[in-house]
Amino acid sequence: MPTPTFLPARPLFNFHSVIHSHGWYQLAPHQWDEERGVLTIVERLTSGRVVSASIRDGDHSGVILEAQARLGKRDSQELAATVSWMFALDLDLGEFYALADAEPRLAHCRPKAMGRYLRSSTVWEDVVKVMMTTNIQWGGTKRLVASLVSHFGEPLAADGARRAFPQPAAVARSRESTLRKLGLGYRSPYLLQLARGVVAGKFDLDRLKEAGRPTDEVRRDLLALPGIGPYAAATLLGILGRFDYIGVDSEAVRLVSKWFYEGAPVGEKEVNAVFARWGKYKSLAYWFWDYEGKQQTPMEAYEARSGD
DNA sequence: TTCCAGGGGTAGA
DNA sequence: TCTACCCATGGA
Repeated sequence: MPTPTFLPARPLFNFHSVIHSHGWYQLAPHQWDEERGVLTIVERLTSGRVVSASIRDGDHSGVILEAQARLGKRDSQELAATVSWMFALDLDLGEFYALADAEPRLAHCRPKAMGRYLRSSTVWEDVVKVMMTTNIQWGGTKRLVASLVSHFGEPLAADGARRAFPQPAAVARSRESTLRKLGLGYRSPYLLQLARGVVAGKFDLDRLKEAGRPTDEVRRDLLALPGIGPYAAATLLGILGRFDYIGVDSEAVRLVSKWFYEGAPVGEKEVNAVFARWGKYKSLAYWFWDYEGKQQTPMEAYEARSGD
């Protein structure tokens, strides 16, 4: 069997915090085993090989990656680089923690090393998944993503029932009517345009990962994608490690109204005003804020309620 | 049945 | 730049 590989993270790091940073660990093709603390992924490598791998905590200093099949050197290196990206192992949040230490509602961030969002292996996958969170409940997002994976994903050789996330080309070859049958509704033409644009080279999603570019430039590129508006662009910026914009959705409005405006109706402007002082860490402050004063983020509160 | 969801695109002002 | 309106589907 393949040897487990340790992938070091820039301190501070907490495996559990990355997994539970947002809902991605619940979306296909990932499988999360809470008891064992193991995330199982299915990846389609550039060699064309579809592989499964498990990822677990590396003693709060990184992750332990184990492919479930023997891989060549090139495939192994690609898989390691992919997992490093997914867990944002290189992200430095020291400046954010220094600010958070002085704010009681964010003081839990440093001890739990919160701030890294679990990423997908490709920006394409993250863009599609964020698109599937728009104007739909979370249960619907899980259903749509699972449908896309089972319908368009390439199967694992060892287990045909498990598939990788679809390649852009596989979706691009599809039709709008097919996507509608999968339940995507009015998102169908957006996804089709996105996939075809990626295949045609009109949208260069990998360029969004480049760290040197100004955030507003990356944001403009995101907003130019079909089906990606202010909420989705802000969410994707956070996933990319840029925290200047808050993805204002119905949940953000609900939280800010309840905890900062005594239940009065609020909009995007008010949500941004509340967290304006956090500057380039605005969306981290919003997302990891301990609204109820129970040392608990909204995500943790949600998971406690839903039993996840 | 009605409302709305981890909104986006478009037209018109 | 801001607002009104439409968009599919399923859950509450």
